Amino acid sequence: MTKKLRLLSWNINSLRLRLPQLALITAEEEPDVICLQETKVQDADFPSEALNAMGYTHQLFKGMKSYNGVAILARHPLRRLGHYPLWCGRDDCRHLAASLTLGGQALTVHNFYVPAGGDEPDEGANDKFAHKMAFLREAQAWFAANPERGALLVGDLNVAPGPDDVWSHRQLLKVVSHTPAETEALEAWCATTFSDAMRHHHPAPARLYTWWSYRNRNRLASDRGRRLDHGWATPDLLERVVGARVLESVRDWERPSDHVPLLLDLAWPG
DNA sequence: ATGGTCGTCATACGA
Repeated sequence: MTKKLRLLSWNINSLRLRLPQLALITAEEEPDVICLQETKVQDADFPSEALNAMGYTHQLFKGMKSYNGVAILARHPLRRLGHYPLWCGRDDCRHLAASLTLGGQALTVHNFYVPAGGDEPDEGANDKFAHKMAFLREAQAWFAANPERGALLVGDLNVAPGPDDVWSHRQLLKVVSHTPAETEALEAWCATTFSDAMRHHHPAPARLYTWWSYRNRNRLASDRGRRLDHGWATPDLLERVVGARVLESVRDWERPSDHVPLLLDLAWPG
């Protein structure tokens, strides 16, 4: 019997503030696994009970006060995978990995929040951009040396890699998130052991934005979006990915995150 | 060329 395994990834930009939105989305979409970025909550204050009430009784989280923070939530038992690097030697809550076994088949889930990189795309002048590039290179080198099978990688990778992943390729070539240095680094990381499952289902030039700046007024009219959030699958899983969606309408809810959720559906035994 | 807006935490800072 083949069932469906649905994974949702969302940069929620404060988990506690947007718990009601997460409850609406989970009731509507019923994901089995949820990967959150920018939870902005330290572990002692993690809202476990509220998530239990939504049915996500298995919770891995790694947060810090005010900044960053990632979580993986599931309706089925999760095993935390702890054999990955800290990335740039910083324990700043940007990655969690988990394994879950359903229908006798194991799945690895990576949840990443790549540094945004500041404003100036110059590694010499901007420490935040240097950190971002070092993070991308280290991730690429690590997965090149340790390729995986049966794995998904999702999250806010803070890079819009392709010309059709931004509202204007020409106008964003020197803007952090779409510089050639970043897009080449992201594509090299992906190519180590993954395929772009979102684009597999929505080939370029299909519009597939996941982020719109808070600073853009009239976002519907101007639609200056970027595809910063991603869903990758190892090639052995790619044929199991039977659906991929971006929940764009969530961007127009009251008090939205600047990112919207994405969904991956896998055909899964069980 | 500039500033535009959020969330957190209380004043700047990161996005």
